[in-house]
Amino acid sequence: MSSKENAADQSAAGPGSPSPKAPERAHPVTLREVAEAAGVSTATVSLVVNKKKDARIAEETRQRVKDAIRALGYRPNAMAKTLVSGTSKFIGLVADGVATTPFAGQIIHGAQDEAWKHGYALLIANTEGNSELERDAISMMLEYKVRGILYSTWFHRQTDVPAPLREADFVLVNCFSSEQGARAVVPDEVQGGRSATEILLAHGHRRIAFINATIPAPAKDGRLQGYRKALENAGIPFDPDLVMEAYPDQEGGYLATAGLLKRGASAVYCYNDRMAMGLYDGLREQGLSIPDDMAVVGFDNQEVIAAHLRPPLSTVALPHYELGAAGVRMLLGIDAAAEGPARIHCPPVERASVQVRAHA
Amino acid sequence: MSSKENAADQSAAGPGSPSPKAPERAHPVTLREVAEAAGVSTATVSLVVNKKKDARIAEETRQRVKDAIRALGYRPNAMAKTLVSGTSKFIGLVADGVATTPFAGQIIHGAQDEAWKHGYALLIANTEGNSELERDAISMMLEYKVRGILYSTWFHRQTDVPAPLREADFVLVNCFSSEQGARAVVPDEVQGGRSATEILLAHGHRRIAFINATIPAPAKDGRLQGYRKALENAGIPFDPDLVMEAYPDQEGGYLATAGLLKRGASAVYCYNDRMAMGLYDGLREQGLSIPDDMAVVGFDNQEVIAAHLRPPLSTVALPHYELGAAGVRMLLGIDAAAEGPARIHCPPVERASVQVRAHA
DNA sequence: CTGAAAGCGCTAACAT
DNA sequence: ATGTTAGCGCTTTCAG
Repeated sequence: MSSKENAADQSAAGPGSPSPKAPERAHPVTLREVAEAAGVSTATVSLVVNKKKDARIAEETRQRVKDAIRALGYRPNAMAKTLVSGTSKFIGLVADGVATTPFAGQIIHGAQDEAWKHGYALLIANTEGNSELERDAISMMLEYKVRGILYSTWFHRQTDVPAPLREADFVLVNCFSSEQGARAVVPDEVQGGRSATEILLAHGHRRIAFINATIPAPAKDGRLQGYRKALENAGIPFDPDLVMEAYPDQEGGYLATAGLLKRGASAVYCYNDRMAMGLYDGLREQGLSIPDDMAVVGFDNQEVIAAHLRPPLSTVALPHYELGAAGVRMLLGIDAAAEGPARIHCPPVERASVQVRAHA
Repeated sequence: MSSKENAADQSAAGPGSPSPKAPERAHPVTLREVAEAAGVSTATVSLVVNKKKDARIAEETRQRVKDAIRALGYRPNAMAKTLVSGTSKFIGLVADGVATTPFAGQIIHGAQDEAWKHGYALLIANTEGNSELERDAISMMLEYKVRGILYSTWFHRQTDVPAPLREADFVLVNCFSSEQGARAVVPDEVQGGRSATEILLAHGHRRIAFINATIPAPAKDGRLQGYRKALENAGIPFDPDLVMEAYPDQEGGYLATAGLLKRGASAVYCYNDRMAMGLYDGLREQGLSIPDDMAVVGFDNQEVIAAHLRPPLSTVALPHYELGAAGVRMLLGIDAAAEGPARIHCPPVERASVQVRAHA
């Protein structure tokens, strides 16, 4: 018929032919068809399908309906259901970078698990920071009548709430806003910084250096603050000379080696694991051993790095999974929102880069 | 009234009070309301909203409708639209591990971008390999009338097609099945292995070791096959003694050092980057330098590792992003499905772990 | 060029 | 204990 030949004989082929790649979609069975097959009304089928407790259906009828459902391979149409109820079982997740960082995926993962637990499905959109994409994504979610939207960023930072987001119930994840009533969950950087430092303190170190990041961020301030708190709790005076700064990656850590060694510290807490990885190289180059010559802790618990350096790196985990999960809980009102962002605990992870020593 | 006091005054507060955390959801404006506001019928509004080309609407009317839409803040209800059309603008992505591997997220990312490009949104479900969860996830997607489902695994492997998946249009991503007509996209391991080896060949190496994985997988076979092909093309006889096996992580690579050095190779191609990372440590311990004493290439292009080792590691990238994107294209019929899985190119990435040498 | 009306598949009163 | 019926918000003939 048409000018396209190759498609023709495929569809013309008999029902028995398992043609290589043709997906054969079929009949969407409806409630009514099930009702007819079972010889009951649609209302009855609906009651059976939804297992309504208060509805009394004769066991015999129920069975007949169930059989019909199975026989026809009925699937409820969630769209129709949603149309009636007005709100879907979707939670939207708008992320500015699924790609950018290896653990950004954990936010999705946590959100997905938690959402699922409460009967919700996750609708995701990656905006790569493009604000036009962002508006479109939010619009789409609004049109699908999502229960709410999680707006997440790949690194902890302050953000503006995009206007259309306000039309939905939303929670900021891994970011926060100065805006009135914007609920948010973020990692507890201060506690994390304290925990990192305390790992070192617990092993008897007193002269602990901190290589902070050069670039401004809530993490930079929070982790330093945590470091100071830990020292304070331990009765050790803060020595500004022990705080250095470096670009927060392997190269930065490597380059910080010389400066660190000048300061005569016995232990160092690095802003992140990547920095620690670079520092490992630097120390090794000097013939120094970890943890004997220098105990090291990182931050982030970036699995591929931290767990597999030689020796494995003690660090503090960024709770991305928990951020996603907590975001969902807050959205659904399971976790109450407090004043200001909820701070999620960053659990310390001890590994061999810090060793037991005689306590001071 | 109730025993709970704290919730009471919030809801009782006047409309003007910006209470800290109360999300105030409001009016779902409908098509009809817009129609009434604009003094036209719902049909007209529908035509305007959907920019139907063939419908002639007086410019004046169109404007009136648009104004009403803006004034009321109208959002189309995608559920209702879907109900009418029968199929949604969703593509489902079922993954067995968003969490497990740092780059699994890239599949999501690629799928999301490509889906979006064609007007589809991604609905994701993480099953963590749990087959009950998997069934539920697929059911849910079916109920939401997804356009199709991408079924993906976090490492390249053979898989069984879960029964309910067959009810949908589906494509396997990063996995494949022996089943008739199951479309699939997988990485081209053979080409990847060849490219990895060719990087070394191009730099004049003739005696190239390959540390393969101990655990069976398509990657294990394919990468070896690629290695052999590359040698063959270069006219170098295959020497089985140069092929070793180790557990594919840092520890495995480290432990393989001694065996490697015994073999007198000038270059080594590791099954993956993690292994290469361990090997770096082993070589360094022997006081050997990369690439002068030993040129190294890895596989996977695991960013946090490969780009930041000292020296940066040459490797071959696993095209996860492309896998996701290609999966979507195949699902939508944009890329035709061939016989057998589509193989996606694994691009080589050259870094300093291989250096220019005099050609043989 | 625009309005009226019939559903899409389902749920939820309200009848029986 | 089950059937009837009226929509949910939208698209789409079919009339005017």
